[in-house]
Amino acid sequence: MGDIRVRFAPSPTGSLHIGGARTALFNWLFARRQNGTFVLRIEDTDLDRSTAESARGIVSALRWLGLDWDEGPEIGGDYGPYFQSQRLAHYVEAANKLLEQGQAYYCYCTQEELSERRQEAMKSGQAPRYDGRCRHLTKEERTRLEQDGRRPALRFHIPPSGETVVSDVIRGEVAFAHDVLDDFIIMKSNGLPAYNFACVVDDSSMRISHVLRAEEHLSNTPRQILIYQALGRLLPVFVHLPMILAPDRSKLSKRHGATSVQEFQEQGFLPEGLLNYLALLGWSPEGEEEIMPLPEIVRQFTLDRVGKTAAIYDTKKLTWMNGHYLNENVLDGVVNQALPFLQQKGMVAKELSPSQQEYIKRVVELVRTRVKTLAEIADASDYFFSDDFAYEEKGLRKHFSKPGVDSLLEAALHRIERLESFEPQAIEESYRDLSADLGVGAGEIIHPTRLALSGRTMGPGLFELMSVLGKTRSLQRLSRAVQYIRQQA
RNA sequence: GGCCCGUUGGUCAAGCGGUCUAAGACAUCGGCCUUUCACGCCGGUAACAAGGGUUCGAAUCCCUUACGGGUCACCA
Repeated sequence: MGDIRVRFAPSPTGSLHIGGARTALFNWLFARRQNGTFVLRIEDTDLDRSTAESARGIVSALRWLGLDWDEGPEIGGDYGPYFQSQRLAHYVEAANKLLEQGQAYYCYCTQEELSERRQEAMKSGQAPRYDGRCRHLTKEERTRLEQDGRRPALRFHIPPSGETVVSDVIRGEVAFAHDVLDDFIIMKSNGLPAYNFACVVDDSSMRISHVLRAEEHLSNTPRQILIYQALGRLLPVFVHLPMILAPDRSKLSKRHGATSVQEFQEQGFLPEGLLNYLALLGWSPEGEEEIMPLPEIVRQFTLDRVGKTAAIYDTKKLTWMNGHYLNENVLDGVVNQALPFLQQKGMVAKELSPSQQEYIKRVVELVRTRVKTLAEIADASDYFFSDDFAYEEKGLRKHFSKPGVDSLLEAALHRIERLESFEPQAIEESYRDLSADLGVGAGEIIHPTRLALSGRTMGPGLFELMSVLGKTRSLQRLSRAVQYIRQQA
């Protein structure tokens, strides 16, 4: 048994969406678990839709996720190049071989003619298959067609009878009768290979041992197997992963909100959360624990625990899981990840002094326990970075409209003014004392204080909040609130 | 439409002929904790698509139907 080699082979025609990310993840997990090699190959043979920008986007999304590849773009490898557009010689060689063997032939039909016939077939309820009319063109006919300016594509000749059985790790043996397959194009008239051909040529020349890809490719597989056989190459093991569907059970697309990895990143999700969640879509661990850091998933990952039913992704669970990692990850890391979100909202400067960094760290530590994404850290902490905030409507009604709150706040102000230590514990003691001295419940003072300091009715523990905010700012905000209330009255 | 795959609670998902009066997680609903919110903890609601077989016994095997998805491109 040779080495385990798997590959993720996206086409750079858009961003990496979560379905692709999940496929990449499973390939990566399998490679890491089996001590195999994970190859990244860019399938950029569609001239019209492929862009270098998409390729860069996919590469950086994979990097952000932390799915590192052993061979591929930016790092090379022994089986390169890793862009199909640079592998033309391989395809031409294989195509010539098929041509010589009589298993491929030139087809001069134009795309317009083809699609017209397809339409007609559909209309009359027939299967839209290529009729094989160019299969037996004579040399003279071909010359004439070429003189007409037609550039031929190359088609693979499907053996007329029999069937091809796909042996799939997830789905077992799946048979396809040859008469439902038609002669498909392997080299386009522009000289570039078509998917089913390029894919086989590359997988076999790159020594790919296991092909893990989405189930949508299952019905392409008999065609590919026929190519492997015609070329005399060894078959890889096929593993067709269940699809990931949008919440309405349809195929994932842009109109379903965030579906690209980049969008999840921008919404403040962490790679750990996304990866852990994605791993659970189609695969399940043996035990009951679902929160699993990547190394643990690698340790447990086996193909026999991959399911066969399509999954609908659920942002709620993803969010919950993200919240977990937001709290469990090392604080300094989370601070660094949160920084861009704070900066983007103009809450903190690009350049930070050590003391500002320390302040931000304390804020993040306080706030992260009650939010689930990095973006929410920014939402929940604005008042730490600006004195200019409004009092919540609900808070105004509940806490600032009671008679006597102004003096209560004033009393609190005078108490903490005398404090030498501004640690949470010291502040809390003085509040407890005050409430006892005045004979009012602690909540009577605490709630209005929170509103005075943050403008909100909910948030971190009040005494921690005050401590982080600092004595000076706390006093300022308290006295501002007293003034505000008196003005309203 | 042809071919292929699939169908366990709202969602993910365990289950691979008896231990299933069907696990766990998210969500949801109650309760506890608490200065608020969140966390955490405790508890509740909620599922084997339908019908036929096979078998002493089926969520698990077979068939049919229904539903969902995929695919039938000079896209991957």
